[in-house]
Amino acid sequence: MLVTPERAVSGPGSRAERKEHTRRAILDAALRLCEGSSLVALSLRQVSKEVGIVPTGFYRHFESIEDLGLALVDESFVSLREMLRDVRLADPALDDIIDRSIDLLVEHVHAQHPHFAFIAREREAGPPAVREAIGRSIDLFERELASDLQRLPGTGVWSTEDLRILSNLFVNTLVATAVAVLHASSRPDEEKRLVESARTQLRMVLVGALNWRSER
Amino acid sequence: MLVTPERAVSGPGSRAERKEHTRRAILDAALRLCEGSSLVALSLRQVSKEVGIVPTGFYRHFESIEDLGLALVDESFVSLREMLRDVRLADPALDDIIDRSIDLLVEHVHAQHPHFAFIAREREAGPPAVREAIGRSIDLFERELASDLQRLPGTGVWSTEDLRILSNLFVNTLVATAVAVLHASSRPDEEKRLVESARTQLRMVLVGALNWRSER
DNA sequence: TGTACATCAGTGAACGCGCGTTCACTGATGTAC
DNA sequence: TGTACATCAGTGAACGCGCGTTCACTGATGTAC
Repeated sequence: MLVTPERAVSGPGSRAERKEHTRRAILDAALRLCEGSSLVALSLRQVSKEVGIVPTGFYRHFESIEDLGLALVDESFVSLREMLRDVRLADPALDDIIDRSIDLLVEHVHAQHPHFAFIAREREAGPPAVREAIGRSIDLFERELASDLQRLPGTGVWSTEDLRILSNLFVNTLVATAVAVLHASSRPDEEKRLVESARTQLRMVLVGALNWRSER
Repeated sequence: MLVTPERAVSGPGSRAERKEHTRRAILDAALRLCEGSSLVALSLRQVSKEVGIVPTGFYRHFESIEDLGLALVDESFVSLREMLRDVRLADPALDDIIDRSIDLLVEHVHAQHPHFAFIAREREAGPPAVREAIGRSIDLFERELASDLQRLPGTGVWSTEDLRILSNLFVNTLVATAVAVLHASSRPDEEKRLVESARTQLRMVLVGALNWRSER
């Protein structure tokens, strides 16, 4: 009558593990298949075929393609917040923070190419529930960045609203850069140009924010 | 043996006019139907049904949905350049140019809601040819803005590359604002907040650009 | 102006195909005792 | 440890449906003379 004895923790080829393995394969297949198209044009049968299971097997893992999309949004933003955490941990000097952020962004875009591409596409073109989930996550991301900015010297007196506005401008610029880097994949010269451009832009913004504020 | 006498110019219910009318109806139906989804999930049969013609009738006007998409890209950017022209014609005072631009942007987003939404979606999610066409048009738009910026006092000494970088930052911010305004449709308070935010951002950028440059 | 012919926007039947979803199933793995 | 039973990831047949595309067509409009 007692609950789950140690024996119940399953071995390496356990049912739970193999289920997780298939789930992972479905997520990866979906990311692969909807690159250059969109979730809304992806069929459950395409995914199943790619994974090597029968179409009905899909339902053991997700209710629908939209449900799968929500899972992809979740894991995409997990990787994005790891990026933010990396920037935070580095705790670089003020005039170095921009270079450091862009380098980490580019690194993450390379490491998580399909996830970034997924978010860039589906935030506008995905099924409504997916778009809403992405919108909420981006908002959250901006608020976190805003609270990071607050810790920088010279921003202490700014209002929450002002910090959000600045944060939004940074995030927009970083997103645009990430998307451009995605499109420049395997053209290193173009990528270098984009990184230089982003550096200049973020510096302009930072200089502008500090001056504009102090002028009030 | 002589070519097209005056009589050959057809009347108001002419074949050519009625063909154009159907073509227009197809473009509008496609814009309507792929809102909240994407061109890649739009079928020729859906469009034909919405227009009230038989599916095969579609081929009298377009080779494929992708071909239709390219036509939509063209007319979307016609409307965007009219916007740029309007800003140029107004020729406002320097410190007024940002307010004026944002007002015109919002006005155009309202008037051309479906076209803006179409571009925002399809630039990432559309069929490859459509994405390329949008990319080219945005590049062109940025170059035009750059040459407009060059006419502003104080920018004369900047390099072409610097102007492109600043222009790109402006366009990214305007695009992000336009997309946010689209999403805020029928929430006037939210829209007002967005416009205020964009004003602040563009001023920060302008101040930053001028200061950052002069610091070199 | 009247006639004979050409053009062509839109029709409608037919095709093979991939779609999402239902259902009853199999058989390996896990659990209770 | 051994046995009897429960769970459940994956199967496979079947369904009705919307898809893009082909083809031969119709009949109103346009053109030549």
